[in-house]
Amino acid sequence: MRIGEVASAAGVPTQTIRFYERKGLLPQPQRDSNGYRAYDPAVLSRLGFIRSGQGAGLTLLEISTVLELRGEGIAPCAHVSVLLADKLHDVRRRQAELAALETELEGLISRSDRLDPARCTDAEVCHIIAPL
Amino acid sequence: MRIGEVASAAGVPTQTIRFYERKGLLPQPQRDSNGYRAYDPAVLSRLGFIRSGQGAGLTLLEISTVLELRGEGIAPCAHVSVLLADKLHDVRRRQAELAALETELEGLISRSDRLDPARCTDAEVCHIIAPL
DNA sequence: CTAAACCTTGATCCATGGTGCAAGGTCAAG
DNA sequence: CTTGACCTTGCACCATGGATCAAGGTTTAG
Repeated sequence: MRIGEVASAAGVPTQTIRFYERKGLLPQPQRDSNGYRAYDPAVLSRLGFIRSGQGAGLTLLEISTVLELRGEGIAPCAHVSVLLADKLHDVRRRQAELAALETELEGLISRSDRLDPARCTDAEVCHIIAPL
Repeated sequence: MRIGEVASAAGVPTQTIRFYERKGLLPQPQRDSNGYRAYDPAVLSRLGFIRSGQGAGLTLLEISTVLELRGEGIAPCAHVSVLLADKLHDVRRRQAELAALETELEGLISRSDRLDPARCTDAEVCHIIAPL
């Protein structure tokens, strides 16, 4: 398969495929006599794995560590479990941050309903935004 | 006040102050005869406002639109209310996304406990990560 | 034969919020 | 006079995940 076929089959731009190759997420493919990349269809499942990993919130860098283990013939499952657990932890932390921000915003908005715009002074720029 | 005094009073690096100036968040200050920036202490409340805005999750660009209105002599309160409402909406959307990701990760992790690493094939890279 | 569609490499750019460095000017104390 | 602390400008860099462009080679259809 040439890069264009792989791209349309996987639903990603060709540039993305080259980008993944540069980042080590895809192996260097065979080349035709004219220098064109000649892919084994197996690259499609690799691309699917990358997409699944992204869907699980992993960064391309994290995904590449998984692929690297696999490339060394090591089953990456233990590593993946750690990555997922870390990611879950991270997601929960961000959720807590967003919940706090939500509370902050709700407070500011409810206060803005009670404040008089005419009494907003130049020095404070806007009295809605200020420490609660 | 010179830039270093402003920086230490506000608790930000001098580079950040110049950066804000470039971005239009701070006005071009007066200059001493030697070219040094000479600040009015009012810049401190401006910096405080920027920090409050960031605390409310506004981007520097959004904060600069508020400051611009103020610079034109317009009370920015109505604009700020819109920004905050949009931001709250945004926060809730991201919370929903994170909640979905959390569910996904929990599903993958609970599955990983049941899967046998030895049966993870090369083609799928790691069978933990796959569409649920 | 020619034009479109495909391929190659390498480089640059996007937003976000700064951070760091280089090369030089200024100023006060010792 | 020299040292050190401060200031100036401008440019490059960090992560993230690509997008886009330039300049050229190849292949296929009409």
